[in-house]
Amino acid sequence: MLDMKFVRENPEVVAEALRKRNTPLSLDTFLSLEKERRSILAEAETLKNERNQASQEISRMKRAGENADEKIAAMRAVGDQIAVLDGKLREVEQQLADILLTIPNIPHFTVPVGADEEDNPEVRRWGTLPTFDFEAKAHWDVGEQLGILDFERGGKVSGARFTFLRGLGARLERSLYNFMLNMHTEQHGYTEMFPPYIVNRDSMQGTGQLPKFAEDMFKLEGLDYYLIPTAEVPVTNYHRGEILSAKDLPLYYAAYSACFRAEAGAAGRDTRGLIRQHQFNKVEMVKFTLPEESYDELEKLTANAEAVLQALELPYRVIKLCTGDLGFSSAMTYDLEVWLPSAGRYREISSCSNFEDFQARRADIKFRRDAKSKPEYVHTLNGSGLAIGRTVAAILENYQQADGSVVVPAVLRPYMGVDVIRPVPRA
RNA sequence: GGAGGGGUGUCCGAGUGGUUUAAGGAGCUGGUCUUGAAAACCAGUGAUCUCGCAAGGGACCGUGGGUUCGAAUCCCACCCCCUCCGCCA
Repeated sequence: MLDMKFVRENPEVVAEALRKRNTPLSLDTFLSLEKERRSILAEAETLKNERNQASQEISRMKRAGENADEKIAAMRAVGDQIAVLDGKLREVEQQLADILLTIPNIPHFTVPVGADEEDNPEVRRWGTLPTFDFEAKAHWDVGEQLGILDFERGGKVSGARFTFLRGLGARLERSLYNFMLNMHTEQHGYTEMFPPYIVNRDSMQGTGQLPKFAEDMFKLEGLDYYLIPTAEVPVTNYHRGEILSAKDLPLYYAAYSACFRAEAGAAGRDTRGLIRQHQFNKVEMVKFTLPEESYDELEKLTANAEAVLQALELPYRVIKLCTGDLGFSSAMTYDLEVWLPSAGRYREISSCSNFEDFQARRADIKFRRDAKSKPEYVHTLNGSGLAIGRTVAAILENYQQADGSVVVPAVLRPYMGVDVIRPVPRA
């Protein structure tokens, strides 16, 4: 969330940011409530000061054996006034919080202004697009014919957007996240984490999923528990409410987890294949950094995600999200898009964002430059490194052969135990 | 799930209604001493948030309510930790 004082003092900056994001919102209510808040606060605090002084005096009188009944009666009236003011204050603050929690982050000034994903500029491309002397199949066809993807039984056992991986398909999934975690921990300096898959409301609010995007996730019935939509949530909230030491920054964490998404707004989109599942695996990178270093760290984070695609020799491009396509909490985001031959286009496989202090303020994550300095908010970043299901899809499509087999990318062969995935008789 | 114990400032830890708007210790900073360091001693410091141009206020002892002129202290609900029992991958 944004700083209340900042919004108060720079309403035109915030309004402009909201316009650029195509989510215009009037700040008038907020500004008048904020003014009211300070007025009530000042009044209440003056009375509390009076009460505190009187209490000391009553205490003194009682100890001296004097009669304080009159003063106590007077303070009773003051106490009633305070209770009324405190009640009003609570109400106003709740309304302010409700508004503040739904205002998105301000895009970094270098983020291109645009309406939607059509306006996302391409930053760079890597790799050579594969050519096929046969008709390239979609990954769901490749996978089903190899007997390693079973969408039908996924639908029977769970429902739409659930899939079974079998045999070398399951092994491929496991190989990928092992490979990715090894790369990030051994070469990129990340500490491996394995987080809870279920978190509480405070965590969901800390990273920005709540209160605005409740319909996007799975909530446990009757409980204040949510299935994580990404490891970003538990790992970022790992340091919620803490004051870190500057000498420990930056902190790098890499976490494998399953991710659960309701996909409420995606009815009818990507209904086939592994692209959009209710449950998928992902390796996520999360960073906590000094404010002045976060944009350098974003470049490095993005490079770390790219390194995975490069090692797998999958062609991809990097785009920069424009203001209209930028996520709610993000100040700047690079998306990595991998080439999917069957679609004849690039599809998102990683999203790398700098949230600046937006999540840190929500989740109250600070750091101290040295023992005597005041705490400041850290900057948080995260990026997929990578989404596993989409990586499987990309491998099946880019590495498919005329005979229906799929060549295993060289770096995965030690993990897979085979060089080629060939059809096996299916039960 | 049952029974019991506990959550206090950076850490340890005292504190069951009013000289505690949190004792004491450790730590930290400076100094004395010392070739240097350690130790000892002296002094200082002692959380965080918030309102205010400032002076100066207010809040905060797991969280949220409540009682009271006044709450770390009393009441209610919840969360978390520990011990024992039960159950269990």
